Amino acid sequence: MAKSGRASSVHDGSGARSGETRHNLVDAAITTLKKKGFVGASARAIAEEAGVTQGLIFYHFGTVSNLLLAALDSVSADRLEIYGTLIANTKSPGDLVDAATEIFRTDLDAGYMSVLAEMIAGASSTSDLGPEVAARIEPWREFAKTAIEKSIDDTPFGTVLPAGDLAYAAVALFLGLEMLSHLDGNREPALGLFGLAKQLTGLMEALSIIKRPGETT
Amino acid sequence: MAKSGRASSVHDGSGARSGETRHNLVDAAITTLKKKGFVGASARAIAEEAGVTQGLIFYHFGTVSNLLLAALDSVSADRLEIYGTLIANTKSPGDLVDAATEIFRTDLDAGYMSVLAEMIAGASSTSDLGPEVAARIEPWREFAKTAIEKSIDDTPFGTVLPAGDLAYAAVALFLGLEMLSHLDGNREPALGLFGLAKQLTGLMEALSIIKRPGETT
DNA sequence: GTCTATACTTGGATAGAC
DNA sequence: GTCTATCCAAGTATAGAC
Repeated sequence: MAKSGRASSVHDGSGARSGETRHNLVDAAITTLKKKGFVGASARAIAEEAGVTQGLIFYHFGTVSNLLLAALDSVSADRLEIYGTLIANTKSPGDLVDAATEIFRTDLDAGYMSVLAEMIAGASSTSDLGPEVAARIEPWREFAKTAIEKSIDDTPFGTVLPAGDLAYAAVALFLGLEMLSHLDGNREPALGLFGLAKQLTGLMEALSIIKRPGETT
Repeated sequence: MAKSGRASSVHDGSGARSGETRHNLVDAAITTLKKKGFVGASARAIAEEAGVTQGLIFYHFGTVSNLLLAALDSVSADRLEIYGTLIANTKSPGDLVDAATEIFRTDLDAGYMSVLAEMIAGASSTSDLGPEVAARIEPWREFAKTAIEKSIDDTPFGTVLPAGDLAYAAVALFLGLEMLSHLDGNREPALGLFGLAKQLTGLMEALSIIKRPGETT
């Protein structure tokens, strides 16, 4: 985790003593993506956010796109690690909904998903970083797949529902919810959905379709 | 429908004899959004696509943003009308899945949803057209809500599932699926999901949880 | 490594001729 | 209503001094 986001430095092993500026630029890129979106994340804007000159971006990363990808790497690695511990004890659909709610709320408020969403949105325009961004979504599909498997394995759904397909849907849904919530500045509709999901798992537990957390079969 | 997308013309009732150029510009904006995305949809690019001069855009629409919104209006009105007839006879969850599959496949191939997705993505960057785009999503939520209501009213789910919340989720899911599919240039994972949904409705019909299309209670 | 200065490109928008 | 010409702002990227 410590050495995440070392995507593609132009002068990596040169005389850099600390990589502090590199790190600052990555952080500034993240902040700028959150505040101004993909089209607002220009070299000038990021450099100003970092408090350095615009030219440094090209010295360290070659292109703005490379810096943006490094920023995506950094956020992604951070979040995957944190959320990995969050779903460690996920064993039922109810647990899954709880974890998903927590992840969505945290990500939405802190703007982490916003970084991913902006990059995906931007990639659909600029073309050249499409494959790069696509590759960086893969870990999230894996993450979702694992979480889903862990939570439905002990239920009747475990045999009929393909976790991989559901994971794809989950990533798409998170992405869509983030964009809609961001668009109208209202997170309530999205959060209401997680509440609804929680009710449904509760209902299924009551009907003994699925077991409660901790319950033994 | 005929007079859709008359969003905000600068010189509307002036001496314009036909509005042909206006219309051509709107079509060119749609095409450009599909081909080059939001950031590629510049005044120059759209004008070239339309075969006219760049200055005409500002004469007719004042700003590029206004033209883009007119393009979104045009596509949206077209699609809503067509899909309205498609879901006219939707009466069961199975019907709903069929209609949703058809809509998704058509939209994805023709790039209609791409226009909406690009605008939403772009709006998260440029700020000023955020509310405008948000307002133009509202009809789609209504559309989805109606379709969902029509299909679950006669099922046990009709009483427990809030159609409005589900509609919000459906719009978000369509949006996310479109962006992911567009990103990695592979529509199969998304289409596979609709196949899965169809299987599930079939399973519920077999278990008599929901009725088959045309079946009377 | 970092800064200043600058070259080059593209985009939004306006003025004025036709 | 449409075109040509032009202005101005902002972006990427590079060169060269420190």
